[in-house]
Amino acid sequence: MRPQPSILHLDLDAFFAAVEQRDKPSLRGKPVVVGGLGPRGVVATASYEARAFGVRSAMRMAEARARCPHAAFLSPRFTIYRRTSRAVMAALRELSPVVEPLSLDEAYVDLTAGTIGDLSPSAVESLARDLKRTVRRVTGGLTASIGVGTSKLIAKIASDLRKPDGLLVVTPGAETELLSPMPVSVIPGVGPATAERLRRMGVHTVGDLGRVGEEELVRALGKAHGQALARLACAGDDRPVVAEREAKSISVEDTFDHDIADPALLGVVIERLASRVCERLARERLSGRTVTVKVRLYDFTTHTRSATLAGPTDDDRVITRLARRLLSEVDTSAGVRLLGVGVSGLADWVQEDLFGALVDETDADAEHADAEHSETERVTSGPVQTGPRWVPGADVIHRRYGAGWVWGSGLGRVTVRFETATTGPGPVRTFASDDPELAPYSPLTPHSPLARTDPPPAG
DNA sequence: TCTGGGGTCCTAGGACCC
DNA sequence: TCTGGGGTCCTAGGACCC
Repeated sequence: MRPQPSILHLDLDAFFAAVEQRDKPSLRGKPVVVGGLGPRGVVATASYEARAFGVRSAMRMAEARARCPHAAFLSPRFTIYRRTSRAVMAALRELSPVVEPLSLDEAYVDLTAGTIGDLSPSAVESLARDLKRTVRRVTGGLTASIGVGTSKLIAKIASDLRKPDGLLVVTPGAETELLSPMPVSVIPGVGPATAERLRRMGVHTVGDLGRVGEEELVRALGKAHGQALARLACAGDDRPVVAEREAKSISVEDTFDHDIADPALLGVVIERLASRVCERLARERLSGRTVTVKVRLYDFTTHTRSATLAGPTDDDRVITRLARRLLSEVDTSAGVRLLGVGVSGLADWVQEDLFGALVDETDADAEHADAEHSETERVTSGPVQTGPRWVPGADVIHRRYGAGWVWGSGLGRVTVRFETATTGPGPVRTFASDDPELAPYSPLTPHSPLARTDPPPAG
């Protein structure tokens, strides 16, 4: 908890629907529902006019249509939303460089990181008023709700309280009084399951929660959740605003209009999904080590199967083959409702020019071709400038460094074949991946492994 | 016509290593 | 050969968020 109300939370009101009303004047003042229009679609965002009829986010589209038949039902246009979102995030960064987007329509700002001198409640309130005007201007008329307080929790709850087009600055010291009468479900992280558990413990409000000991919460909800909740209950929240968080996974999934049981068709679908994931990996210049297949069956039960490669890849063939194998481990004969493919364990390096032919013929390949996940065999290489970061102790595969190293690895060991343009392929050696002998050749080691042209000692 | 799509974080058990 | 503790990695599932 900070001494001043320096954490700002901004939330664009009914964002997707508001953008549609901005771009189509005939929709202004009318109920608008944005979401999936197929037989299994759900509502992403409803305009406030549609909410008056009981339409809510995550509601089945069929029910939304029943409640509000005269609404406009639209498919989301993410490209447009992203563009509008970028304009808002840029406006926030004018206030302070420390901006943490939570989604396209929401972000935290740490005002202490900016150039604002006066962070008194009244000064912050007038700053927030200006910000709302700025948002209106850069978005072409969208409204935002803003909450400001001494912590993320307070700022977020404050922005919710005055929606839409709201503004609330919670003065330091007033936090507990504000929170205690509120239902526990206002705390982000307390969803239906946690709320029900707490209800059975006799906990209904944040005030009730504050009277329960941390030990009891940990016993009921697990260590991390229990401890976090115990702290939040007394408004003790010092979580920092974190700008530029890196993605941890990338995934793509599709719910089918009708369940699919045909294995051949499922095979085609999984390949398409894998290709889409690979396109995104390539676009974002990432590779990943772990491939996960998600299967939602006809009865909504959901299963995942995952496997981890010896090293990161963005190779469509490798990921597709693995995805197919993982799918085959699930009984899909009764019908599949949703299929998804994801990649995690991301590394920020890129596949550039292939010299797969060279790599494929090395002894390094033969040496671990029988490793558990031989899918990594064909993973490729790149020029030094965009090469992988080699982290000692981590696995790296088939990479060329400097004048010509090829690195291979499998499951905790690194197989290295050294070669240069003049001497050709050298001997193959296998090291434990954290072998200090390799350290001088790591790109992380100062004074340039990349500049070295002499091979490490041949074993 | 029950229940989207893209994420994050946590837990728990087992493997494996020292 | 047995026992055991700690750490890390992997996998599957679940809660939760927008």
